[in-house]
Amino acid sequence: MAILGLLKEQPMHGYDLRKRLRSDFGLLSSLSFGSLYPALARLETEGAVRELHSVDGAASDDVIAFTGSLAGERAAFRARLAARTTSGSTGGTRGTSSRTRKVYELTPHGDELFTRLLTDEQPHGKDAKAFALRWAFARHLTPEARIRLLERRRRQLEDRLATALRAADAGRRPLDRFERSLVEHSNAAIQLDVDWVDRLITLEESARAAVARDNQGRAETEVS
Amino acid sequence: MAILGLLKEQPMHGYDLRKRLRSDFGLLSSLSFGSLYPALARLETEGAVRELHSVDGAASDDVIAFTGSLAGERAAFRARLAARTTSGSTGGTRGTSSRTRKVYELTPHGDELFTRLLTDEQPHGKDAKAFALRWAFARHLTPEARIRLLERRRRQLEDRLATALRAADAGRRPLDRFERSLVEHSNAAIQLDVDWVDRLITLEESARAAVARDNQGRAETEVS
DNA sequence: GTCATCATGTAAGCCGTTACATGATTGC
DNA sequence: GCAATCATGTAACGGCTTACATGATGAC
Repeated sequence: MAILGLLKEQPMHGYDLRKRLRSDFGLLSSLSFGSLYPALARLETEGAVRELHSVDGAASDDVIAFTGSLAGERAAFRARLAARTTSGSTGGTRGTSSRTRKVYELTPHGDELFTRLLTDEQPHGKDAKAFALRWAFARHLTPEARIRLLERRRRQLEDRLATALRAADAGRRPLDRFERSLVEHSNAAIQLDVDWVDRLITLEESARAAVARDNQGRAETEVS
Repeated sequence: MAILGLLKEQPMHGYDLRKRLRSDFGLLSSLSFGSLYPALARLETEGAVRELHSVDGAASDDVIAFTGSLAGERAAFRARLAARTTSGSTGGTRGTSSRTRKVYELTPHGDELFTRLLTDEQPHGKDAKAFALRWAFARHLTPEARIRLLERRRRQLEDRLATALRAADAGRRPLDRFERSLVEHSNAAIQLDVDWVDRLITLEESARAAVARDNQGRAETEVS
């Protein structure tokens, strides 16, 4: 989903994708090539992403990508493309210029898949990362979907708080001061999350209200 | 390490071990049997834990009876002892035959291993769980080791904060309000951790100072 | 021409989960 | 006796990291 989201923003090759994934959100900061490239390959066979060829014209080369058999040929093609792109780009000192890289772009199917993953209302992992990843792409959600996402997250957090408090209640042996500090801090951290989500919900709802007012105003203007 | 720590506290069998691991610290809340039992088996072959045998009826209830019904515990234990004592010719070795509970206890070697894992000053995973797990067992650490642990954690957190701030500084494309809120909240959460650790350090140092004063006082008393 | 970096991939292995299989005990 | 729970294990599988293999490109 993160790959799809980044490619939706702009076509990219694996190496850069990894850099972005590691820096942008701290979330997937430890993603390795050993998992990225297979994931990309899988997404390509699924038809969610495809190699980007035609930077400017040159549509006749498309056939090569679908045969997939002639690795050498394809490498040569990539090299040619790289040369062309290099000559075309700004020849500055810094290398945004191409080497032998496979630049991927999102297909319409991949876009659809991304939206499905993003808006999926199902349990989705229940952990903090699943939410953070979705929130990082919240601009692709409707205001209503954003609020649903936030409220789902809020419920999860409150469940966890309730569970923690219930566990503390349920007698069991007394905790020593270390365990106690751990539990208290854990609850404080959850509470920080809850407060944050609450603020976001407030923000989103007022934003939605503003949009509604705006639409209303526009409609009235049109009527008049 | 968590298994060893719990067994150090009191002998237990796998099923209960899992319940404790899931409830006590939220840390290993999703631990499954599929990983617990193999881990126990490995620890047993390593000689870190062993099956507990020598129990005389009355004492066994105190040790094991914190879960379920008393009658059940006793009956199960008797069944197991019976199976052991009557297994003259056929079932003397471990088999797939008799499946009742196996109560494990820590061996001296296991105790040593636990201490080694707990005090290991090496990088140890760098994540929050590694620290929380160690802090949960902090009562087994010397005051000095506790402070070292806390300061190591503090350094990790500050590194992460510094990295996050540096990444934010390093130009890159402007973040939208969702990404921005994510980053800000992430930093706030780290800051909460730092403050907590700072409070703990203060506490531990004053505790250590108190102990030192106490020892000093005792020494002077002895001299006089 | 050679070294660091960019760039893509494969293979081995770790660690943990889910699903399955088995059996004992208790409550009704 | 029968279902629910307790209790222990094995097998399949998935995801991710590490380590390895390969090659292109740019700087000096």
